[in-house]
Amino acid sequence: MTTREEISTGSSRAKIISTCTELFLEHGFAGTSMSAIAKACQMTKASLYYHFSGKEDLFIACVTDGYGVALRALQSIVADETAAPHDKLKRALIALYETTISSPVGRMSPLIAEVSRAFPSVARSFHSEYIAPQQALLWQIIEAGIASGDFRAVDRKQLFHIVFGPMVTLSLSREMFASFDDLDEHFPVEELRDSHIEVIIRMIRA
Amino acid sequence: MTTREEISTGSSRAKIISTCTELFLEHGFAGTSMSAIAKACQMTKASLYYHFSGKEDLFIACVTDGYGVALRALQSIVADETAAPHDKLKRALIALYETTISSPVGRMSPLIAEVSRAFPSVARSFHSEYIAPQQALLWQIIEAGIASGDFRAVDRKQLFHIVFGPMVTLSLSREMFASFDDLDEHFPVEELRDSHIEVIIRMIRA
DNA sequence: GTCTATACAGTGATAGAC
DNA sequence: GTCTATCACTGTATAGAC
Repeated sequence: MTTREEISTGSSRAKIISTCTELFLEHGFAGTSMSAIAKACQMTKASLYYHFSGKEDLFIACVTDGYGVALRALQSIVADETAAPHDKLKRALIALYETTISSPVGRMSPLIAEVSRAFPSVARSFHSEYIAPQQALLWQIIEAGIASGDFRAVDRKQLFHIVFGPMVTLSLSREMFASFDDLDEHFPVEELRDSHIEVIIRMIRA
Repeated sequence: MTTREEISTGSSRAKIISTCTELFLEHGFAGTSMSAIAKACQMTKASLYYHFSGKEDLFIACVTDGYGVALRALQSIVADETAAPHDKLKRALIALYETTISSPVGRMSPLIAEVSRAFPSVARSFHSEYIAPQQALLWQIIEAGIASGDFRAVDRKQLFHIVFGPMVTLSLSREMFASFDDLDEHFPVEELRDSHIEVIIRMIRA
């Protein structure tokens, strides 16, 4: 399934988006100039304006671009009918860590915060097209577990607070302190992830 | 105890810092111009440059300014010799929520992420003068509880992951989605805080 | 679809009067 | 300690040739 954008203007657009996403992640929205983007893409500013109506449009494309990919991994786990609730939950949490910490969309949260007042529509889209679907998918697993008696009945918002909080903060911390040479020692992803998953499992087990 | 800055140039500096902090929080670092700051402070750019050597210096002052106040609440809780470990922990967590979500320093995390590559020294200062002392203070309570047999022996990093993760993410979310008119319904601070505290207590209780 | 050239408002920062 | 005036530069965005 290819989206309309992917076939309309070919690969130039895709190349700009991926190059540009890196720049935004590294320097922020206001800190990344159209000139810098053009240079990194090895083209002129005028060419950028052929593909995108402006800087805001370009930013929205960068944010939106990864929604599908980021959600797909989770979707396939939810769709798996053979696995037990505990297993599905564990795999879903690992996938969420991967997405939140390593994928562009996940790492873009601080950027959304930066532009949210100037462009509230970006924040709305981020929530309705990424955050909300992600939560809905995870909740499908939880609900099935509750129905089958494997999980305790838990409050949705309170659970999400405990589930997403640590992974998002870990992502933010790793962006904030990216310049530290002992980053992985301060913020070891797998070690923190695994102990976090244990806490969640203990919390929700019936 | 007054710092050297507080007495040297009087109240102009303090006024600039508080006004400027609001602007940075609202528009980000690169998104806030010296002209806008001058206007909000009801003075000219040249006057700003009399008090601060440049925009970066001004930003550092805004971030650094709140360290003391933010840590003081926690310090007084740690210093209390009469309270039991459980009580101290609970009070400390409530104080941390207050600081992380409502104080300027706490809300500045996304900003640090924004400028961290351009000015790694800001990130280092934020970590060594704010994050690390905060963690050290909390850890004093935990250690005392472990020594007295009230708390289980827990891994420091893993505990911090569960403790700070949700509150930082809640702060970030409230910044990201500040434009939502149903913000408090999506992200109700006290409800989420209290259930989070229960999880922590259950997790650490001997 | 990509280029050169350009418009022009806004940027951080400074000099020097008061 | 605050001002006016100005600096050199970069910002986003566009017009029009190829």
